[in-house]
Amino acid sequence: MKLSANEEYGLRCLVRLGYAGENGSITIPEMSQAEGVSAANTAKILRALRKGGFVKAARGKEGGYTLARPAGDIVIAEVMECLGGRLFESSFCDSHGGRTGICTRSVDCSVRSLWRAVQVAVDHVLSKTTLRDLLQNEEEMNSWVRTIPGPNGMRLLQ
Amino acid sequence: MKLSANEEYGLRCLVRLGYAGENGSITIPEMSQAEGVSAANTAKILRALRKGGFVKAARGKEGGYTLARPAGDIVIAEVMECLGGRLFESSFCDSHGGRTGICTRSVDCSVRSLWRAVQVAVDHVLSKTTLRDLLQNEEEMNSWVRTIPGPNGMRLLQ
DNA sequence: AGTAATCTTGACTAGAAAGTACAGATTAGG
DNA sequence: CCTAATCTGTACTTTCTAGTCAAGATTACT
Ligand code: FES
Ligand code: FES
Repeated sequence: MKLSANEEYGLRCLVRLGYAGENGSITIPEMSQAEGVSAANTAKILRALRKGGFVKAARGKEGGYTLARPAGDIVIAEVMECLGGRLFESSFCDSHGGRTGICTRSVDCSVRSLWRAVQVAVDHVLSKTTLRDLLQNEEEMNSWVRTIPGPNGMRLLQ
Repeated sequence: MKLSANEEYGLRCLVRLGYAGENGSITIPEMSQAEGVSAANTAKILRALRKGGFVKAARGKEGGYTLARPAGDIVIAEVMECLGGRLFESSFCDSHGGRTGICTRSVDCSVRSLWRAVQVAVDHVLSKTTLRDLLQNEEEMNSWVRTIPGPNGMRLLQ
């Protein structure tokens, strides 16, 4: 349960595109330079974001990448799923059954229940955060995060 | 951001030891058989749990593994850290700076703030769950998870 | 058309995680 | 003391992910 390099770099690229504005365009070499990641790797990450529909690319001279939608419409939960998959997917228990091919308690497994709870907690934060929220400075972001409400309207973080 | 095989198998081993009770002992071959994981791999996982202080091992004939403490004293957040590390550690930004060796916004980074928020959300669930909670059936576990309170005393999940 | 800047694609390489193997150490019981 | 059962430690192999590379396609400008 670790953040992956793809998730970190991908989100940072997206934030940088957000700063560039809806019409601002950034090329791969520029992004590579700005984030300190190799051009080849930057290209791979931006491609993933394009396939996910979060950015659009313009080829040829004067080309580059731009946000595909307004920053407020880009939900971070979807971005994270694109970049690193979900924490717990239904297929997980199938693929981690060991030799028997399935958890020996699969019809009634408390562990599975815990994974789901963790997934819900993560989604709770990420599905309420948009790219626009990330375009603030760290202090503002910290304050914002504290206001994320629970399903019952109460605050999740103190 | 995915669950690792170590986390899945390790937690399942621990649950099985919990079912065996405080004095019940399970050998590597028994555990391997029960969970459908190879003996060599089971050994590796149980060794990690032993180093983490969650189980204790008895060598020699009539040996095996036992919980090191009562199930109610084994906090799942600690188990998960032992098996798979933390989602976001302070070292993460240092090791993912790319070529420059550090996030170019490191003095003021909204992304880092988001990671922290996700980590807090995960810890919120895992630090309130003990092995004892996992020794229930799935339905009971589901009900229990819904009662996890937020820091302000409100329910985290609906 | 020609050229330079730019994204696109698929294949390749390096590195990390998962899983395996085996010789060694420890213990119970005869 | 001897044997069988059991954990321990290290090293090895396999598998998956992260990162690199090079040739190709597209566009703006002249
Ligand atoms: S069904 Fe996934 S751990 Fe039991
Ligand atoms: S400091 Fe880690 S992403 Fe900026």
